[in-house]
Amino acid sequence: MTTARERVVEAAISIAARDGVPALTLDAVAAEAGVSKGGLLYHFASKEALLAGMVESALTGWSADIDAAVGSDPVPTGRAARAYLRSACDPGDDPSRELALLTAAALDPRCAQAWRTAVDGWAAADGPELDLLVTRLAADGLWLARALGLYGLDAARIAAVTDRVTELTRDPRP
Amino acid sequence: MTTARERVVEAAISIAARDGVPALTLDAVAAEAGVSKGGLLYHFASKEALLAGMVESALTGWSADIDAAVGSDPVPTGRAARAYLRSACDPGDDPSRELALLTAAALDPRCAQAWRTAVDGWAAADGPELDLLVTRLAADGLWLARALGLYGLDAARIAAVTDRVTELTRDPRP
DNA sequence: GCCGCTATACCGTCTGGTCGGTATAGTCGA
DNA sequence: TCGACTATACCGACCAGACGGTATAGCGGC
Repeated sequence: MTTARERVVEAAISIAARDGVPALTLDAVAAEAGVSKGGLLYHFASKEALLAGMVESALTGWSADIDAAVGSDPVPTGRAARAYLRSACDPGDDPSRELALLTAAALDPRCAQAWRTAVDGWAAADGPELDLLVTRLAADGLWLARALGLYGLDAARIAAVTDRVTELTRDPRP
Repeated sequence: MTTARERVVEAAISIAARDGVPALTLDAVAAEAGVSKGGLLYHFASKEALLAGMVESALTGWSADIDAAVGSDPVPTGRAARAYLRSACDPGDDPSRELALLTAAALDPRCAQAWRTAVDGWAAADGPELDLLVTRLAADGLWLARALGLYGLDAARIAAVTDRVTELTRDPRP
């Protein structure tokens, strides 16, 4: 059974992805979550707090994905970067949801800070090799391209790019 | 002499970069541009049109930068991708301005469409080589990282990454 | 006089947030 | 066990103000 708080976060992400962030009003979120406005504000004291909750929830999920991918990769060198790359192009993720999260981070400095902290924390697992940073940047670019719909990327092209970039992590140059 | 329209666009970008996109109200833009609200709405019939004008203006500027960089690169292979990469990490650009543009594109589907069209148009100059797409994605990632302040990138690190990625464009794999 | 442009006053709506209230469950002393 | 009291979770009417947009009049050059 899901808690009201979880339903609220899920509703907020859904609305932002489906109707755009400007449509993300407290009333709309409350209605979609099946909660009154008062109930919503009981869990999230302000709209800002709700946005932060959305981003934090997504970040937690990504973190779990990355940890799992790192755990299943037997090669230590560059595996953190590989896991990041793979999670950035997960075909199961809905690009419009990711765009919604990006918008939230772009709008609210506190969300951006949380994002920064998470990403920098993941990157701290890398060695100093330049190619690992290149890998992460390519992953970010891929993620952005998917969110904004750039380059008309299909699944095959994404897979090809991912494979190519993965090579960089096998024997990274300093 | 700058036209009122240009001043309006410039003011809008400045406010969005300095105070955040939520502070981008018609009144604030009009005041900063030294124009009355009526004057502003004469040039941009709606706020949506103003956002579109902001993005279009930035896109036009980037396009000119890229064209110049392409023109000054004697090696045909991959020079479009190299020019894109260089313009993505131009130290002269203010990251908070770029974040403002990104936010505008994330908020308004029409801005996103304009962005897509421009980026895809630039990418159309590339051959089919995979490494050129990787280069563009890394450039996008670098741009995003700068806008959001990820990885604590300084100028030297950016230069190193740029050089490394540039290598990919010299003899790109298919 | 007309037209491109600007200025100001004003309006309706939308939205975040407040506030008083309700229901349920738990605590605890007598 | 019972009654007083408290904490948690939730409700929904209401409000103040911000904001986009309109209406209308003014102004200067041709």
